[in-house]
Amino acid sequence: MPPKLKTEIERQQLRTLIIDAARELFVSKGVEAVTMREIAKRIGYSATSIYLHFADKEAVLRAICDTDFLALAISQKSMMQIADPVERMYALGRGYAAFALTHPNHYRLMFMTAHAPMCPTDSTLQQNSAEQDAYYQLKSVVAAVYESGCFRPELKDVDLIAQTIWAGMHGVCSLQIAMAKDSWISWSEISSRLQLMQTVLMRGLLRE
Amino acid sequence: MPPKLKTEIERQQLRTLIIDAARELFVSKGVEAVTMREIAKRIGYSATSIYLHFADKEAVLRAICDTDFLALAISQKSMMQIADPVERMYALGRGYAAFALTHPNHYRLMFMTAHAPMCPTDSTLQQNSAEQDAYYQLKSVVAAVYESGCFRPELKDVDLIAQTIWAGMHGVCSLQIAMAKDSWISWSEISSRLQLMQTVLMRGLLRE
DNA sequence: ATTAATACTTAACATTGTTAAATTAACTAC
DNA sequence: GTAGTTAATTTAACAATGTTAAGTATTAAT
Repeated sequence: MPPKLKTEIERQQLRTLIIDAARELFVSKGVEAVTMREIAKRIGYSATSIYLHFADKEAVLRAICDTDFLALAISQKSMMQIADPVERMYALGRGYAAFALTHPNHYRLMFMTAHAPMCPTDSTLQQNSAEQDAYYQLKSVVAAVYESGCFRPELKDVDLIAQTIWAGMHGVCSLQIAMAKDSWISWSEISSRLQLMQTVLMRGLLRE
Repeated sequence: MPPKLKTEIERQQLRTLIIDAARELFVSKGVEAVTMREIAKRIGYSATSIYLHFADKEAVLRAICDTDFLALAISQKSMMQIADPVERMYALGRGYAAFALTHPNHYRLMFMTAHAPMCPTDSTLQQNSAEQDAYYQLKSVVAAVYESGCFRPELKDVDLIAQTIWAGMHGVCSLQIAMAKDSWISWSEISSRLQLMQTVLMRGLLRE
């Protein structure tokens, strides 16, 4: 029973209501296991109402990722205060891993599933923003370390360095998320694995 | 119209017929997009026949993974011939990445999706086999390098070292598979990223 | 020749994402 | 203040999916 005409603000509120309900379900049960009807029930609407606000299920997912990328960027912003560039880089890595492991299902959505390409055009986030773009944050820390001359002299490509650091941390986190339950492997402590990866990255990238 | 009674061998043949058809489809279109009916059509049977050989879709997937893990182990076996342990470790890393990037959808199934835990009990593969267990191969190479005293002296946990190397290579490969199309990031060449990761891992783990 | 078991198939189910048609409430114009 | 348009929402309906139940024909054993 649809009572009121809705203002733009109210529409936006319902949009985020859907996003939040969907995220909670996605995160607790996995994307595939959650139905549109279930999301709708959670917020007291019928399933079809969601289609008034999102083109399809994938669009809901993309919107969630969008806000989660922002959450990651915000969570990293505090570490950007640290003065020493190398220390800052360390902290950023730890922060990234903490985010990944405390929100494994968010992380899976964001970095482990190849959904429709996250093109900058239809994202609400601003690329190359120190506030909103987590990759830009990493890249600028790497750039700072580079400026300070701490990297090995043969390393000259800031993007390449940033992507290698990212890959290293992502490797540990994503293996943990996807395979930690796999009893084929006798896993070391996740904290040791993170620690060693950071050490290895630093020793491999920084000059003596 | 079911003509003949089938021997155990014929049943096994049909099983692998299903597996091969399913893999081809999974690999070309992604797991979710493939239907049981489609797999069945491909081999000229009805969808329900598959259930005579596999409990459900997930079981087909697990069987595929099983044979793919074996394929990985076999593809790595040739490199195990290399005499020098450090060289062997390098080669194994390159081989792993080559496998991942030439079979991205196999790789996704094997290492990037958290399906029902791959427990050693119901796998047909032998754990800790130099022929069949890819992780065991990695671990034994790491052990060889350890024996030769080439690792930094503070590194004493062979599993931890192996898992760190694995995570590093996996990080590069899985980011490539999941996010290479993502235009948010200006990706460096995959070959450079692999190369740098290997260099960093070696420099970080080996003594000077 | 009858029976039982096997290897299938076709029908049927419940559930999914999604679309089309109906319904209800509010605003506008007279 | 009533008629009519429009917006917000719902219920019905669709086609497709994984899966199960029921049927059908062929072989093997008695």
